[in-house]
Amino acid sequence: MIEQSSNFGSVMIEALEGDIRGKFRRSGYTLTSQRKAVLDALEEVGGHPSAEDVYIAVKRKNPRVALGTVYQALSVLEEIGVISCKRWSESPARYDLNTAPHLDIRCTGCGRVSEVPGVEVGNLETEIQQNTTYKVRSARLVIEGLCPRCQRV
Amino acid sequence: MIEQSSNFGSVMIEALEGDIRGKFRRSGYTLTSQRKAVLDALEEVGGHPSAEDVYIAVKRKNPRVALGTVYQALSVLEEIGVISCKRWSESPARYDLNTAPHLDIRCTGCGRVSEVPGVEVGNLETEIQQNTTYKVRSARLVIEGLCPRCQRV
DNA sequence: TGCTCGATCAATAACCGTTCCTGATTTGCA
DNA sequence: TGCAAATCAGGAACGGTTATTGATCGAGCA
Repeated sequence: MIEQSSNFGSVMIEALEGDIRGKFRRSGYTLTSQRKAVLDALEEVGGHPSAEDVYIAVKRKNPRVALGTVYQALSVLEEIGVISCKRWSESPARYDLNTAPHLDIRCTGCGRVSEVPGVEVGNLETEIQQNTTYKVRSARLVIEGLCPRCQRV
Repeated sequence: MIEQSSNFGSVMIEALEGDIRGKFRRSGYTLTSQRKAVLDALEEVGGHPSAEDVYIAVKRKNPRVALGTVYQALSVLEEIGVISCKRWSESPARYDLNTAPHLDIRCTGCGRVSEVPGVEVGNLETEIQQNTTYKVRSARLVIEGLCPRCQRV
């Protein structure tokens, strides 16, 4: 039975802890145990879990947590820049502890999301800003395809 | 009262008509009056209407049409490559008579979608294909920002 | 002209991911 | 310790979309 501490059990999260606390302090939100649990679950599940995945992981340690609470926590975490949220066509949004610009690809077979290495995202936003009168808020590549496993089926 | 013919009233659609008929013939689907009406509405509304927008335009000429029918028609039209469908975060999907690769930007203020000129989309898919073991099915840029009008508010 | 059968339709229920609402609980701070 | 504000759990509601149903249409044929 892996009954770890629900507060920042892992090395990775410990390393980030100061940064996260700082972001909370600056934002005015409080770093509650539920929000810690959501961060913990994101790290534990790994990859790019959906809100549902996070909910299941959180619930395993604290069965009283509601799905709505997880959504609330995720939206706070996204707002203050601790996590990033990506939405894909015809599938639930997926959350990621990696907030730096990078490229993700989603498998249209199994829905899993993983990162594409070796492709320079660069300053896509400023590049596009030059070609439009819009005030560009975000620019990202949405890539979808079949993962190696689903290609075999 | 602009009571045009409901079947391919416009010059643009007339020009496309042969191509569209060909796609229908090859697919095995029939080009019914409802599907024509949906195409007509797409052209009449212009830009990148949502399913709801199309529904309203179709209903103006044929009040008996149901929203579900419009969704069915749109999905058939997309399937056979007559129109393209794009999904954005936190907003309904938008449909487009332009099926060639191009760049769209969506205003996070009013939700309108327009095209970004002068940016080369190029062979994004093949470029990305080289950096992943996935079988890339689609790669597109999702750009969001504030349109000039919404910037002033 | 009427018949048959498959394709398409209108209408509506159901679905899914997400947000909103409410009253209860916890927290930070004096 | 007590109080106000923030956060929570639980569940209802929402919006966009899809699935289901039985009715209708229409091409091909006798």
